[in-house]
Amino acid sequence: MELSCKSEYALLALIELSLHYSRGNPLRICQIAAAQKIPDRYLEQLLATLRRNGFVKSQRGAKGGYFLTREPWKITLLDIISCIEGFDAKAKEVKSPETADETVVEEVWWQARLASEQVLESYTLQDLVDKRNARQQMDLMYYI
Amino acid sequence: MELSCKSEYALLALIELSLHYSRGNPLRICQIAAAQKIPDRYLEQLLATLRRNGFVKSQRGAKGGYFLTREPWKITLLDIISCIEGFDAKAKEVKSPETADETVVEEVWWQARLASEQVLESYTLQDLVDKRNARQQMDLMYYI
DNA sequence: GCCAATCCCCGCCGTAGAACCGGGATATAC
DNA sequence: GTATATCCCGGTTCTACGGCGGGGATTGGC
Repeated sequence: MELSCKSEYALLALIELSLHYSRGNPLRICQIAAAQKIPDRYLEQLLATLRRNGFVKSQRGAKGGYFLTREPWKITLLDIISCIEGFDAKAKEVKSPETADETVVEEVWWQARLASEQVLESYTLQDLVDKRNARQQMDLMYYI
Repeated sequence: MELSCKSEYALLALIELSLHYSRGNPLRICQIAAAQKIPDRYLEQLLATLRRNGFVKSQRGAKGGYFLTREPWKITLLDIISCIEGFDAKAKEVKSPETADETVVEEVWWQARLASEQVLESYTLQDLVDKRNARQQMDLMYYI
């Protein structure tokens, strides 16, 4: 129910990668970490998860780093959070409602989760980048 | 994001109390625990939380137990889960989004949470009881 | 008044995950 | 071959969840 640091870090890192998506050169962990104020060693783990799930690719060695595998508008926030929170494959068939009451409760809960997932699914990484740029523009106008 | 045992237990216990709401006599912990297959010592803690937040009243001593303080149709699922999950007072002002990116991420997350909360707010305890009864009726028809 | 039933409160325990930090192995550009 | 990165494995601290047990307080019935 609460946005964990984990998911927030992952989203911020992917936003950063989105900003550099057009350029071909990869971004280093320490660059992302510095730009988004994320502990670098922790970010490394999150990027590893994202890599194993095909969201980013890595290039090892000098001049190495990370880059997105897909266009930012082809990745929804639900994709990312499902991946990072890890409820893609598991927690699906663990359900074994037995009593009538349990079934009803699970059903309503499922509706609630579906509602929030639909919201997350309606946003792509590109949308976040656009919103961010719009906000920066607004802040600038207020500054003047 | 996932329905914790805690919240599910609380909902089931309150459903049980709703079923006996019309009668004046209170329900014992062990009765609720037996009916809903909940570990009784754990249920005791949850009922303590619900009592401290005014959802149930308790009567001590022999012939004691718990009963609802309000009608089942005046208690939404959001009320219950907010109470039991404990994010009523805390985790509200902890928010201190600094960068533009953080702000955008929090904003979208907030939308998602709002969507699920609206669903939970639209259901009352009475609705759950009705759904449960309807389901039992259906199961009975299939049995015949 | 006493006893049994029942809630109340306190602390304990095991497990799991979050959020990190280190160290060494491995791959790559130069 | 060396500097620069990622990769991988493990350890640490803290918090919450799920649950158990003991002892105390309160109440109804005898």
